[in-house]
Amino acid sequence: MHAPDKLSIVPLAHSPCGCSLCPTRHLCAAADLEEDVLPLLAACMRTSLPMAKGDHLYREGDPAESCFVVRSGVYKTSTVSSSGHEYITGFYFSGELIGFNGQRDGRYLDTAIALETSTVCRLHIRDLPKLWSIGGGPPLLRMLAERQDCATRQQINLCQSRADARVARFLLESSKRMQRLGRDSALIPMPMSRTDLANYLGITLECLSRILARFRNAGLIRAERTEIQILVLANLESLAFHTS
Amino acid sequence: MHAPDKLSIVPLAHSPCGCSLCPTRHLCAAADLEEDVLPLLAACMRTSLPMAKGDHLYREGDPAESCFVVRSGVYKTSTVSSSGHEYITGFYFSGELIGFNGQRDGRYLDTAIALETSTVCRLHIRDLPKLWSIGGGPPLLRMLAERQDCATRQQINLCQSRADARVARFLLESSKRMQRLGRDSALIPMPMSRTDLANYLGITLECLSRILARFRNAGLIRAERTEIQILVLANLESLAFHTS
DNA sequence: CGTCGCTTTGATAGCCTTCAAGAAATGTGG
DNA sequence: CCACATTTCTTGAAGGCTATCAAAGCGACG
Repeated sequence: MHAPDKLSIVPLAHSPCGCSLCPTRHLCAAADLEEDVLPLLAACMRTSLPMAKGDHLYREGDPAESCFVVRSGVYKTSTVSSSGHEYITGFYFSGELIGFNGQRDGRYLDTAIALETSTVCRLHIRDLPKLWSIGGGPPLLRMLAERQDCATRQQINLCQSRADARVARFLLESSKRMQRLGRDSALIPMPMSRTDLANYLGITLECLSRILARFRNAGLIRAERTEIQILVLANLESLAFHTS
Repeated sequence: MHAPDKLSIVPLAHSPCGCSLCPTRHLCAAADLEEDVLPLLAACMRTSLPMAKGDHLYREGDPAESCFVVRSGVYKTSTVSSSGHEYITGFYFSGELIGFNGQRDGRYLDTAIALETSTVCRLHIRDLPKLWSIGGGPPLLRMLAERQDCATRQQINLCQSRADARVARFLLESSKRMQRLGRDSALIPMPMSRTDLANYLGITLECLSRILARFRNAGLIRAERTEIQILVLANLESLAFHTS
């Protein structure tokens, strides 16, 4: 199916990533570090060459010696249940940690795929003590907790039975993410297919399509194939938290 | 409402926990450690005095300087949305990590409450380097990844629209947990109220009650107030993964 | 023994899934 | 650059499942 050392297939840049020059260094472990230790951080991380849309970062079951921080682009993770059904478990933007679940038993528990041209910074688990020694401990803990919280918030979102509330919350969540990235918080990129998003939200493709059409007809959003613009934030918020 | 230094209210035992004598030491960070470093581990952790049912381990918003490992009993975590609705986000048995999400921004993101007489081992975040130095790093990473995976599995469970599949998966998940604890995997303790469980599963109290009745009438389980016995595992599994 | 909270059971309405078909977008070869 | 094939997305109609409202058991506790 694929080579067991699949990880080595992700091509790494020959030189260290050079965190000092990274446009997204304020999003990752570098955030809290002094400028003069950034070269030391760069010694712990290696930047990947650009991965194309559809490329695998790692596959479920691969031996897991690293975790990754998204540097640019978007990734999705998915897992296959024992019944053969595929579940989309997350979407990952710049500065977000991915692949840490491999530390449970040394093998990745999900599959990570680039949704567009993307790059990651790779962190070997064996380098964690080094990362810690230069002050990278707290930011790492923060990223771990952030990832944790992201899964919990999605868990809460899925507890909302109403499909329109799930979609509204997804848009609001994405909006906050864009804000954190310093981008337009009203412009939500949609690099994933409708099928993947519906899967992630626990609803059918048709239902998602209908709800987006409803939101569009109500003037709440402007929906295109690859991006959604939020027009009336307040109405989305009332939909998101309307318990009925 | 409550004192800001609420954490100190959790009463700690005067002496270190003595991991060497802990009946559940094979479940936590002590699992991979040699016998002779267990006293060093005990220097990082402090065991709480028994907490009564309903006692708070910490509250949402409390400053977070520690995380905890459940030593005995069961805890639940919950969070309140901006609309005022409460969501149950998890149940925690022996050996499971709790409260780590506080490391995102220094304050706990949820509230943890004992569901029965319970104890925890408290780990100060500032002691993490010490823990690491005695070889506790990998087990800690494993517990973090385990917690992460637990949230992801629940996320997947909630994507299953059918309520009976959610309940079946919850029972199977709990069964595996009991097996990991070395207890009877067919006997699922139910220390939480039906209301809390329904909330956690994203269905209504009435729906949960009906489904348990259906399972009972079909001879799949024997349901009591505080525990459920699995009678026919195979049928529950086919229900859990039946995509329809 | 009575009250109160929790759980179970019943009936109706609304939402989502499913199946089906059409529209739009994407990719490919000439 | 255009025509065509394929995938992806949208729209429609019917049925099933769950939420909601309502009321009755049941058990804990004073």
